[in-house]
Amino acid sequence: MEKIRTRFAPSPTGYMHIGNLRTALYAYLIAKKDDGDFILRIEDTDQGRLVEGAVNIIYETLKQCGLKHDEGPDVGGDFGPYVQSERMRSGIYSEYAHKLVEMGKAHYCFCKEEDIEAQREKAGDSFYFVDPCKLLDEKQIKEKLDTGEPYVIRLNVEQEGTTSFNDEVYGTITVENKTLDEMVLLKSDGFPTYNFANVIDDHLMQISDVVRGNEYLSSAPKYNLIYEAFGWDIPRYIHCPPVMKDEHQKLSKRNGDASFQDLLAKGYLPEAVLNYIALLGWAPSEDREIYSLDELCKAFDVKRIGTTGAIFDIDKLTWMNGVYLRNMDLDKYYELTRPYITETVGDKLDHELIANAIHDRVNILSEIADMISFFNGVQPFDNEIYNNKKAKTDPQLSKTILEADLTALENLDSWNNDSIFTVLANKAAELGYKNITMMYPLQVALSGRSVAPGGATAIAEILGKVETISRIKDALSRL
RNA sequence: GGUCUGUUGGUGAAACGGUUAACACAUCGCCCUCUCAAGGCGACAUUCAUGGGUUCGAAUCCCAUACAGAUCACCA
Repeated sequence: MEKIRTRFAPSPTGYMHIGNLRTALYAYLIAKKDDGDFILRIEDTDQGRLVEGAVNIIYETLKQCGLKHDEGPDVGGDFGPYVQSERMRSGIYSEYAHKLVEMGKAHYCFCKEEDIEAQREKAGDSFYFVDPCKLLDEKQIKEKLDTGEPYVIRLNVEQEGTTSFNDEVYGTITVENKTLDEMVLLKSDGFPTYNFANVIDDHLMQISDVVRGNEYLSSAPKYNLIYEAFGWDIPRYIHCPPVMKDEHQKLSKRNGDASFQDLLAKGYLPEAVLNYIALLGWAPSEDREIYSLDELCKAFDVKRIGTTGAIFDIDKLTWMNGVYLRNMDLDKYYELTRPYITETVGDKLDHELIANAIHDRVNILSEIADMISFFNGVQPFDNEIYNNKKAKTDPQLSKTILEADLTALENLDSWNNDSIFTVLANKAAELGYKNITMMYPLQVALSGRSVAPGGATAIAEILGKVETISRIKDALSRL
């Protein structure tokens, strides 16, 4: 079997959006599943849309995701250059277009764009462009060429018959040739059209599997016509269903939808994002959802890519991100959370203890700030929150409880979660309260919140004895 | 409008002619519990867009209809 070679061919127009990244992921998985090559090609022929630094975003994103490319502008390879604008400078597209003319598979067209446009408007929907330039004989063509009349090169398309091709996801697609127009290959400015450049590049780079969005499904037959004209082998096609924002709209950066870097900035992990988007339009054969990139490579199967657009569900991503946070190596978790913790709390408190307290509560890193801000100080709160149904507490009861907590803790020497818990639990038993009744007012006093990470005792441990006593006294003074 | 493609719960989805239509997220209960989480358990589609057909039997095959998306450029 020939070596699998897939490519990711983004235009450097800004942030990496999710649908694009998923296409890259699938292309990568398809290649790596069979030990093939994954190639990065930059399609920067649309100079108007170029964005400064966008190429670096592409490199950076692939790196963060672990989608290592075997060939590309930065790492080189045997099929370069890998930047389309550089390839263009070498004149290959023009060369191949002219070659097709020589082969009688394409022709010069001197029609003016405005004229065709006018015809189209007049004819309306039923318009089909029949190129009068096909009737020109060689002498006439030569004359026009010699006088420097601008021209494009168009592919010759037979109006008879049908062309069909097989897509690995959508199956066999057949279209009638008469619906295919004689597409422009080389524009009058000498630039290739996107479609043409794509075919040339894919062929020269020996791409075996073309992975792309399904918006290309209807134009695929056109691509095939070019391959056939050259007598080249047609690659396998894998058209992926779109990633949607809602039932009607695709996810796109145009709508301001979250890009990959937006997600990272919100505290999502690249691994989790990758894992999640793999499941958008593809389902594993086993009953499981958490996959590392390596595991995805093994489990991935083109046959299980779906055909319908999948709505991007941030809630599920958030859940999955939490799973990654909870399952990861503790040291890595500390390292990841440290900046978020020190940013809101400084480095006076033990950040590992804080990290432990929020370990199974954090889903995305950016939640941390709100979760732990009370360590800096208790915000003024309404004594109303001392009311708790389960603890059966109210402000009045809380006052007596806090006094009991205070005396118990003031005499405590060894200060850690266990010792604090033990002494308070004993006190609770002694006074005939349930633990929750003893703890809840303390939690409120220490955090100013009805809901806080860890528990009252974990918070006390982190705050330290002095601050704990001080906060209890402060709370008592307000009751 | 022509052409192409699609349609299983709020969401991602499984199923490949015979199951009580998996599983996961979300939601709602209960349990656990020093709050909240996490974890455990349970509920949640009499039904697979609709209407016909084929078949002993259909979410699965066929045909229509509806709806949705894509595409019809010297844009990528």
